[in-house]
Amino acid sequence: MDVTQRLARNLRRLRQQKGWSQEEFAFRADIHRTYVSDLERGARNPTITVVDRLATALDVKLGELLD
Amino acid sequence: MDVTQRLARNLRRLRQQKGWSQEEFAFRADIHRTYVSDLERGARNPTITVVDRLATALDVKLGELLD
DNA sequence: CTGTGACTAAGAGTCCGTT
DNA sequence: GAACGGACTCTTAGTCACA
Repeated sequence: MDVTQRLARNLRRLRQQKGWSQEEFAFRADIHRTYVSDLERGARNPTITVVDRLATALDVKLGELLD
Repeated sequence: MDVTQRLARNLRRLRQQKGWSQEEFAFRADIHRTYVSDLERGARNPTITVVDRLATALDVKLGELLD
């Protein structure tokens, strides 16, 4: 499976575990609302700095999002 | 420490452990030689698909390069 | 063998909407 | 709330010549 697809699944799962909307998650990670939507659909290929912010907002390690 | 700097250190360390030159590593990861040089100096902010190729070439998990 | 500046095409990331 | 589109700016991908 593609790394963007793995990220997509992990993001959606972890966000929903926290009970956050995409909008709230976007705010916490300081990323645009529509970009979170794109990422959860595997439609984007983000840079590692963005994924780092996502991981920090979710309080997980980068590996948990990408491995 | 910044995620691009963590990547830089991990890349150089793991590459040298394998006894590879940047050139040989670049060939194995299907990435340009000078791009590997940039990455090992933390001068780039790569996308996750690029890091995925690096991890595959080094036979490690993505988390080992970024965490 | 590696570092660096420069370059273009492609895509990252944002912001406005509508469904 | 979420998916999706268009349009926009800025950075990355990928390469080269040269130090």
